[in-house]
Amino acid sequence: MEDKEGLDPAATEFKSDSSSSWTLAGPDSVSDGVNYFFDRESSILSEFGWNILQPDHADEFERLSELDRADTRDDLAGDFSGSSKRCGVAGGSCSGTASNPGGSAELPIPNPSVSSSSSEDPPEKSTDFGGKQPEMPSKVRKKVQKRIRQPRFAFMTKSEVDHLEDGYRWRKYGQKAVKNSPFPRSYYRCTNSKCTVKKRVERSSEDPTIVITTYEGQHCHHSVGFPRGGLINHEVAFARQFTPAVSQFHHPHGIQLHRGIPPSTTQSHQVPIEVRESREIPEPTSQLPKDEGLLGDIVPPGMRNR
DNA sequence: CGACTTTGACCAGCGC
DNA sequence: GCGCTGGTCAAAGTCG
Repeated sequence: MEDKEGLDPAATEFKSDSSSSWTLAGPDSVSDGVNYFFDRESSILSEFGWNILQPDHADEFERLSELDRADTRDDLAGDFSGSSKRCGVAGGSCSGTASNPGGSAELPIPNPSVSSSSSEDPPEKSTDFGGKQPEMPSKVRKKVQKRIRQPRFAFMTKSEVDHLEDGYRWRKYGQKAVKNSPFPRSYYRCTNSKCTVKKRVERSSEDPTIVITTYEGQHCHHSVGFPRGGLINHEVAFARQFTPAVSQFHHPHGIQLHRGIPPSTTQSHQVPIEVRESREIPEPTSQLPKDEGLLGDIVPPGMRNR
């Protein structure tokens, strides 16, 4: 059932979120492909509560990020408040145990109660949402659970398959029709009982060939293995980013997603857009992860993936 | 038989 | 207060 087989992650886009504060850069300095996304997907991403910023505007992005840190804390609660009711629970487990999930912990959160930063949340309740809490009635659980947003990362992938292989195993737990979109949104949870990472997969209503995958939370375990064929695709790389060890990775200029992927694959192709979550932006520059190999090479905007 | 998907129902947050 | 919407639950069905 999964499209895993046919998956060709060669084309993924990436964005991260936790602040729900995304910025879209202007189209003038990007390639057509990028423009395409910025023009068409911004609305969709906005629904996620994200704004996209082009890599070319990294500097600007950084500035915005700073602003976000200072001004949009409250947005964290606002943007997704209507849609992530139980996310907080999800965050509890892995992130709670993770030393510094998403790297967001480094940022002072004036109002932790509404912050999406899992690290700020007490690991209390339902640390294991994936496994639920059998004892506690769902209603009670819902009351107890405060929505605590996890850092989120999204990929925009031009692909014919919906569910991209990322090295982890996922269990689908829901599907919903999305307003203003003919395509349903699917909800997946990591099958690891101790891991509460979730992801949503949906197609762009504007361009059905584009799949938007949103990760929420961080894996507290290693991937189960590489996708069939032994490819290490970009999504794997990004997924790994969710592990505590590399969760703070951010690159100011984007990410090359092709490493290890046969460039000739046609099923999907990467669209050179990087989307990041402002709150997770660490110190500008010079913080390239040593793990970068996992994440791929940094390539100039417009040159990526072509 | 276990793991996974499907799908309708339920619930909470948000906007009007 | 009410309706809409997104997110999740959980039973039933499917698959290997």
